[in-house]
Amino acid sequence: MVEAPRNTRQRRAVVAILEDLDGFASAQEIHDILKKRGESVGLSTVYRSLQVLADAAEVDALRNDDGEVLYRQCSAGHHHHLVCRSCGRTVEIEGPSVERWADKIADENGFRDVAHTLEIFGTCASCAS
Amino acid sequence: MVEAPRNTRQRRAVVAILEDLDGFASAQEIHDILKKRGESVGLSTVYRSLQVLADAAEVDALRNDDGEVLYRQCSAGHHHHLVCRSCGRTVEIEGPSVERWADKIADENGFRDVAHTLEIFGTCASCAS
DNA sequence: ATTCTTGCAAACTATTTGCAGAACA
DNA sequence: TGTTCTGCAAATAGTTTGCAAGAAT
Repeated sequence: MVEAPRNTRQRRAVVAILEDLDGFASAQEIHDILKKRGESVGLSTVYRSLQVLADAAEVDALRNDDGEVLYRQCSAGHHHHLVCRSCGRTVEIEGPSVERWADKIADENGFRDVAHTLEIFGTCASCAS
Repeated sequence: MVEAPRNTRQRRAVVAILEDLDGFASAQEIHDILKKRGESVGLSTVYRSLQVLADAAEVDALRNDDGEVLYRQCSAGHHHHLVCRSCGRTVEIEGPSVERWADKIADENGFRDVAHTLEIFGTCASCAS
């Protein structure tokens, strides 16, 4: 059987940040926030914690245009995000029709084991004003 | 008025590769192919050429999960891709319904200047067998 | 006591940039 | 001829990893 990860101060601190945050944040941002709060955690430990969480599907990971990986605590199950490109605030969205459409397109072209990525970006109301 | 880029052997070589290729390729892959063909071009030149082409919207760029940027010569206009995760072969797809759906979702949440990314991945028929 | 985790520094990967010399217009 | 382009090497940015010391079970 698989061992559960140990319950360390560092791991708890990273999870706490993710719970506080509204939107996506990079590993480096999380590391900075921890430093500011005085709950310093090594950068590599932040990376490792996020990897573990992502593997366990407890956080979602996506890559921005700069090649940074952004993490966010998310509800379970397959869904997509509407992300504010200015403040990073995110809204979880579902789109059954999109899922069906993607599967159909893939099937029509003879593709198997289909997966897809979909993110919507925009400027949210409070950032636009 | 904007100057056109100069017509150099290197630039032509990169474009030629993109025309030959079926699917997406990374800058490094393109660099390797050029080396194998004996038409060696410096890696930085490959990167610079691809940047210019991408800025001119003559190629599409997308990032894979490993953080590499992949390039492909594409038809103009907004569209998406169905990509084989094994051989890289791609099919351009359109989805008016998806575009509309994305815009609607964003609007409902008060987001402006909406853009979206959508890629479908799978294993194509010939790679599955 | 044993095993997992941390933190630092060094390693890696993909990409970008400074600069001197070469190539185009 | 005057600029732009190229290629090399060095610099960056984000992320990963080796290893000795520290913490959790």
